[in-house]
Amino acid sequence: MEKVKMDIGEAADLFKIMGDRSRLSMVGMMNRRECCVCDFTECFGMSQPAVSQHLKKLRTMGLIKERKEGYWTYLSLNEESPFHEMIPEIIAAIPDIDAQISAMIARCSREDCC
Amino acid sequence: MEKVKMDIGEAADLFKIMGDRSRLSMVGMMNRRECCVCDFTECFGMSQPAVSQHLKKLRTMGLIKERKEGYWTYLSLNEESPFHEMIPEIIAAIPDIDAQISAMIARCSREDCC
DNA sequence: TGACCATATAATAAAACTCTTATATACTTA
DNA sequence: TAAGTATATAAGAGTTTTATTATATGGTCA
Repeated sequence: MEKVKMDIGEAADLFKIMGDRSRLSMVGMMNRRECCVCDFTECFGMSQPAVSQHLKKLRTMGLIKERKEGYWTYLSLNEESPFHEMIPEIIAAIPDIDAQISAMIARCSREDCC
Repeated sequence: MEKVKMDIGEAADLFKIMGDRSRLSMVGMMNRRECCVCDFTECFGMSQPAVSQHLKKLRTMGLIKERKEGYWTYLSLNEESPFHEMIPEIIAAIPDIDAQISAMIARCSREDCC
């Protein structure tokens, strides 16, 4: 996080946003690849509005960006964010994040999941 | 945070704990020096039970340790915590944290404050 | 021992958060 | 244009968080 510079209020907001298992998992998935909303609903077994509301928080914080294509909205980490540099460091501190996300996905009952 | 290793749930809990302006300020003060409870109540103008409850969360997370001496309980960052290594990095990402804490202290009306 | 001091805990009220259901929006394709 | 698809927003319920007030605990000192 060497290049990330913020004030106390911003830092608190940022940590609060990251302080949720669902959002952290979403960030972990987006760190692997661009995702669409339905990836989250299917992979994590969450309702579409719940996912949408989590994404809104991440978007409001500027952590993610979106790209529309056909029916879908694709979401990815926003490299322009002043906080972007910390994401890979956080991910690195959760060494099993990929395995854990895969386990969440495996638990999902849908056939066509991810 | 190179040496910090946690799972998604722990990470979410940790960020949630840090995702509060008061607790972040407390951590910032303890990063400078050992503090007693009354330092926080006086410096931040918070009630004693409110401070005590924030400290409990930090303690439960294992981020801080305490030392009793006479009337006072002195609190400091716990270097034994598996998450301890991330504290200086977070502090470094808030370059004005000392100035901001000083400003909070200056706003405090007490004569004998800190 | 008894009064005093710092701190913790309990109870509770207010605010914030997260989910659900219902509905709106906006794009796509027949 | 109309129907269909993905996503967003609104409204509301249930839960969690944070503060407040009141009280308990436990050490200190006269």
